[in-house]
Amino acid sequence: MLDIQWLRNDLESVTARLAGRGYRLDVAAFQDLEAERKTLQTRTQELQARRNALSRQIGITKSKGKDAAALLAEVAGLGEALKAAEEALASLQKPLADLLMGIPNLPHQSVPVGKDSDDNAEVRRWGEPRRFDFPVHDHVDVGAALGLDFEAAAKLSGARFAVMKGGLARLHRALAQFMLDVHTREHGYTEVYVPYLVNAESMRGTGQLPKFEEDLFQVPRGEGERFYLIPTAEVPVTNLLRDAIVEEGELPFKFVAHTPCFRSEAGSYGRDTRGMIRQHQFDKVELVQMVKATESYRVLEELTGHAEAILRKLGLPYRVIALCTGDLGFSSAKTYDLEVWLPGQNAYREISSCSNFEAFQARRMQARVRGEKGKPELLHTLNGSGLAVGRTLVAVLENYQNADGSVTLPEALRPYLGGLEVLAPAKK
RNA sequence: GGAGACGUGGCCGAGAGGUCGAAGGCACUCCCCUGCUAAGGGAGCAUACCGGCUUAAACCGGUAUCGAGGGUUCGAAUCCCUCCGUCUCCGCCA
Repeated sequence: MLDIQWLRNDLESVTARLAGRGYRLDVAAFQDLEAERKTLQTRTQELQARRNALSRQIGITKSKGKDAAALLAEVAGLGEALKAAEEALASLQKPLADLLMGIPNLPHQSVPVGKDSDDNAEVRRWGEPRRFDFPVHDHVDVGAALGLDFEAAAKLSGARFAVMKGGLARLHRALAQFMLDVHTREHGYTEVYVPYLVNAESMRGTGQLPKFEEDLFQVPRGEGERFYLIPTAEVPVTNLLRDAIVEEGELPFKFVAHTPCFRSEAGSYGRDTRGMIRQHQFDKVELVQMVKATESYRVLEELTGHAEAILRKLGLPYRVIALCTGDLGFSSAKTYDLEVWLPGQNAYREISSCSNFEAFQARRMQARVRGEKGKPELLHTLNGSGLAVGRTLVAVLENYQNADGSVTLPEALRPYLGGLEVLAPAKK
């Protein structure tokens, strides 16, 4: 959520910056609503002030044992007008709030200007894609012999789910353990375990609601109530600080969480239908930081580096992409995507997304720090995948495949697999 | 699932229809005193929003907020209803 003051005081430049990321702000609608809000709010508050003053007088008069009939008569005349004003104001505040909640974040000055993903900028590359002296298979073919079973998953649930068995399931688990250990031991994150079902408030806090409800899975719960399945650990972890005022000395908060993520993938029919690149359910190790406003851009670089460290330790070639203004996510002010090399697709594919949300989420959540002057200031929130576990598994299978159908395991992973060096198809 | 108790500011904790945004304490900020650390005295100190003044801040006036939402009333932290949550006991259970 943007600060409504920015819209009031600086509408022109806000509109221009939003246009840069492809969002057209309905200026006229905003101005109309604002003008009406102003008169209605002023009137309502004046009436309330009048009523409060009279009621106070009644109390004083009665406590002195005098007759308050005249005052009571006067306040009675206020009732209807006050009620009408309050209702009109309330019904106006809803569309105004909806409008505000639907406006995306402003891109940071350092974000490359562009229309779509074609205008994203490559920042750096690491690692050399391996040359193969045999026909390369994608992870679906490599995985099939190792326990990756989409048919079984289709029977159980439908499309966009996977079943993993044996060594492959263990490798999947090992990847998550490995990532958690690196981030907690080497990067200073605190591991957290969080709910996978959250309420609407939490989804609003991080920006998934109200605009992206169709991307979420819901679980009914009583009348008009429902849980939402988290699309990322970002939601529960970031919301830990919702409605909190923390002391400056407690900052920064650095959390890492391993959770499943659930996405409806509505609107992506036909994309990545093969394999486990795009699933309704996938595991992810997520990094979340809450920091002082002045620190957030330094921390974005740091956090991105933490995610990169995993790829380096696994020896997976990747590149870092700065998303352009037009490709930025709704809540983000700046985002780096990490793209891992996938030989099976002969392409770099997203495996991590690291974003600085500045105060956009904190404003929705009212997540604040008590600053030096004692005034609470909004925190800045950041997060990044460190990494998407399923896609990391895909990358390991494809990059480390051997001609005989086995997969050599990256050394960093071996301690998590009892020293195993090669994952080989089970003998028939 | 059954029975009961409770939800107040950064924290603890009073208040039980009226000049209550809320006593007191802790923490914090400023000042004074004190030859270190410690202690003492005074003042300040919730949040959001609106308006005024202003480049802005500070400041001033107002409104709302005592778990959330409704209701009763001229007036609700206080009374009533619904929901959410916490705690205790019983039952059940990974």
